[in-house]
Parts: sequence; C-alpha cells; structure tokens
Amino acid sequence: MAPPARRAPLSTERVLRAAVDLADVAGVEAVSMRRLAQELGVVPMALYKHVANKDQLLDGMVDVVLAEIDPADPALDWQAAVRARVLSARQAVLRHPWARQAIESRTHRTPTVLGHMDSLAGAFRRGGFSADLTHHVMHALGNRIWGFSPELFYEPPAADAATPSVAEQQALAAEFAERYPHILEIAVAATGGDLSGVGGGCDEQFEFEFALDLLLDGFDRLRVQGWSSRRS
Amino acid sequence: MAPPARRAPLSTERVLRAAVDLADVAGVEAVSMRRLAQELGVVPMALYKHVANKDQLLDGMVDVVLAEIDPADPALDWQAAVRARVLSARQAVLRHPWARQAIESRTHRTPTVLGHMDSLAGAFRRGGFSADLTHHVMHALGNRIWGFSPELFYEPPAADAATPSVAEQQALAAEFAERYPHILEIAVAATGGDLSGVGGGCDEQFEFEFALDLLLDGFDRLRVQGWSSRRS
DNA sequence: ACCTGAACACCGTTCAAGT
DNA sequence: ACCTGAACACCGTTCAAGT
Repeated sequence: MAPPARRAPLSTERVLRAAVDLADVAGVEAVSMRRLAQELGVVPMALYKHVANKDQLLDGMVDVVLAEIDPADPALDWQAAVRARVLSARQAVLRHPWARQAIESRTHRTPTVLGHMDSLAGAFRRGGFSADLTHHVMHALGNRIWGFSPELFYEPPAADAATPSVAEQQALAAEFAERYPHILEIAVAATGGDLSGVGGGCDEQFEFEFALDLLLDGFDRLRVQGWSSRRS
Repeated sequence: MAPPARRAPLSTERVLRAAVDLADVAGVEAVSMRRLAQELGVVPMALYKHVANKDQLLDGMVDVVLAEIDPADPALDWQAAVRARVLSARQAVLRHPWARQAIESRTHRTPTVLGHMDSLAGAFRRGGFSADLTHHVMHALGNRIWGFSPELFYEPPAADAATPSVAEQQALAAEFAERYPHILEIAVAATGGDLSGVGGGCDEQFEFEFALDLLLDGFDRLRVQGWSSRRS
C-alpha cells in the first residue's frame, strides 16, 4: 500500500506561521505543542525538529509579529522617527491580541527584539541624545516601545455570571460609589456617563498617544537642557 | 486508634500566606494547587474550600502583597503623595520578586487593587486635577502604579550554557557591536564600561525614579495649564 | 540514522463513592 | 452533610524501541 498523502514538509517558518494563526483564532493559551502538532497533522515530537522547546516557539511567534513593523524612515527627525516606529509596532500588536502577553512573558531577547531596540536607540542618538540619556528615555518608554501600555482599567465582562437583578445592580453601584469614589469619577469622565461595564468605554488609542507625546515632550526638554546623570 | 495529629485548620488566610511563602522561595511557577496542598500537608481538593480556583488564588496572593503598601499620608501635597504611594508599592513588589509577573497576568480587579487605584486617583483629584486628566495621567503611569516598569534590558544569565572560549566571546562581541551598535553604546554608558553580561549593571531604582519624576513633572505642567481633552 | 509511540512527571478540576 | 480518592482531560519533554 502506498503511504497516505503527506502534508507539505514542516519547516520552522511553517511551524511559527501555524502557531501565530492558532493564537490569532484560539488565543495564546490554546497554543500547546500537542495542539499545534494536531493542527499541522503531525505527531507532537515532529515539532521538536524545528523549535527546541516551547519557550523558543513563543520567541519565534513574537518575532513573526515584530517582523510586521514598518522599517525605519531615515528622513524623519528623531521625534517623528520614534513616534512612527512605536505606532507601527502598535499596529502589529493590535493585529495579534495575544502579542502583548507573549512579549511581556518573554525574558529572552531575540535578534529581532534587539534589532527593534537598536533602531529606536539609533533614532534618539541621531537626534542628539547622549548614550546615557538614550538609555534612560528608553526605560521611561517601557513597553510603549512595543506599542502597548498596561491595561489598567480593563475588565473582561463575566459572561457566565448570572446577570444580577436591577435592585442588586443598584446596590452594587451604590457600594462601588462609596468605596471607590475617584474611580467612579474617572469612569464617568472617560465614558461621558455611559457606565455599562466600568472602564469599558476608555479610548485606548487616545491614552496611548497621550502618554507617548507627554514622554516625548519631556525627553525633548531634557535633550535641549543637555541633561546628564549626576550619579555618585 | 486515634486519628493522626492534625495540622492547624485551614483558612483562606493560611492558604494565601503559604502560597506567598512558596512563591517567595520557589518562584511563582512552582505554585500549583497540588504542590501548595502538599506544602500544607493537605489533600489538593481541600484548598477548594478556601479559594474557588487557581485564578482566585493568584488574585489573593497579589492582594497579600498590596496589603504591604503604606497607608496614604493626608498631609502630603499631590506630587509627594503619589510619589510616596508608588515608591511604597515598589518596596512591596521588590520583597516578592514574583509579584510583577503575577500583577501583570491578573485581569481581575480585586477590592484591594481598586482601593490602591482609588487612593492614587484621590491624590490627583485633591491636587486640582480634573477627573478627565486624572484618568489620563494614571494611564500614563501605567504599571508604575504598582511600583515597577518593564524589564527592557534584563536577560537572566544562561547558567547552563557552556561558557564559550575567549575567542568565541570576542567573535560574539564583535558581531553584537556590528549589528546592535546603539544598544552597545547604551550598555557602556549604563555600566561605565563593565560589560559582564550586557545590561546587567543597570540601576533599576534610578530608572524607575527617572521615569516617575519625568512623568510627574509633565503632569504638573498639564495641571497648571488647565489641560482638558478636546476629543470630538 | 532516523523517526515516533509510549511513558514520565506533572497540571487544574470534576465527580461519584465513601463515611 | 461533609470529605476525598480516583478519574478526566490535559500539559512539555524524555527515551527507548522500532524501522
């Protein structure tokens, strides 16, 4: 008997591509070696030919996302260059909702990760920042380098929870207003009064650019001052 | 026969305390329901009397850490109040190295979490920030609210990797210098030339306060300008 | 030499059986 | 009514046996 029809031969590329697709449709928590192998019509151990282990698989998945970032435009001044790079990273991360968490969980710096960091650092250096100040401002940018900031106020709707009665809702709201008056104020200001799910109406893109531009302005002020650290 | 000597009866407190201790000594990845039960001399299912599931266990562990934050001092002006609160949170998080990761992985806002956020928001409001601006600046602070910023440059030493020969080290360093010249500059500036482990010598506390004060200065500038969002 | 099935040492959680 | 052992449906990875 002839062997059954074979799938196209595996490759690291095909494995990573499949992992990214799987994460896109089923979430990153669904990406296990076993499930991924099944998705590829392959025995789990076959994957270990192309990725050393699961950590390396996740590194590779992050690399796939970062490869979607637009290349740097050398014609831009430092502020526009950093802004463009960071907002492009944001577009890539928004395309893959699992990417935030994956990036934050990674401790290993792959060449792709280092490349993005080096490109950003280069933009600051060309803009007249000292190496020292470049180091500090990149720390200050934090995860905004990767196009996201922490989701401070997000809470996924508990779809399974029994919807409370109107009376219960009012009691909960009253207790919330008493215990956390300032969070309530904030939520009202952010949503214009529509509080269906506290914090749900927050405009993430606005918050991202607000903080980004605040930081970039602060950086520029230090740059023109010729700031340098006066540590011991 | 008398039953064997019993351990002190369980309680949510005792379970959480044990989980925090276990995470402190063995890392958060060692905290499994089964391992934790074993540590308490108890059958795994016994834990489910005191925590609904593992997610709630992690929520409780975060709460234990946040409970270590100093209470707010009403005598301070807004800038000093926010600074004190955030730096106190930092002390708590530094005492429990697993707390960063645990906080970042949580999506559920417990009363303790909401309480800390409300307290910070209150400091801004009392300082003359509008509810709207308070919302934005808290987003801009991001995870600094919890006393940490992402570890951009950290890489744990690969203790298991065979130490490369001197020649190999030099070749690696040369390739690194060529591919990532700006990261190298930054590392040199940060460590004063000692590059035993790129990025290892970075003063995290300094970076944290640098970014914190940069942000607080920016916030103050917006406050005195009477900034308000001009969204459609 | 290559490939892979079974096995190992784990998970979180359900559930029925036992007291 | 309470408690809990066994079981279920998973993990990542090793390793020896098979071709």
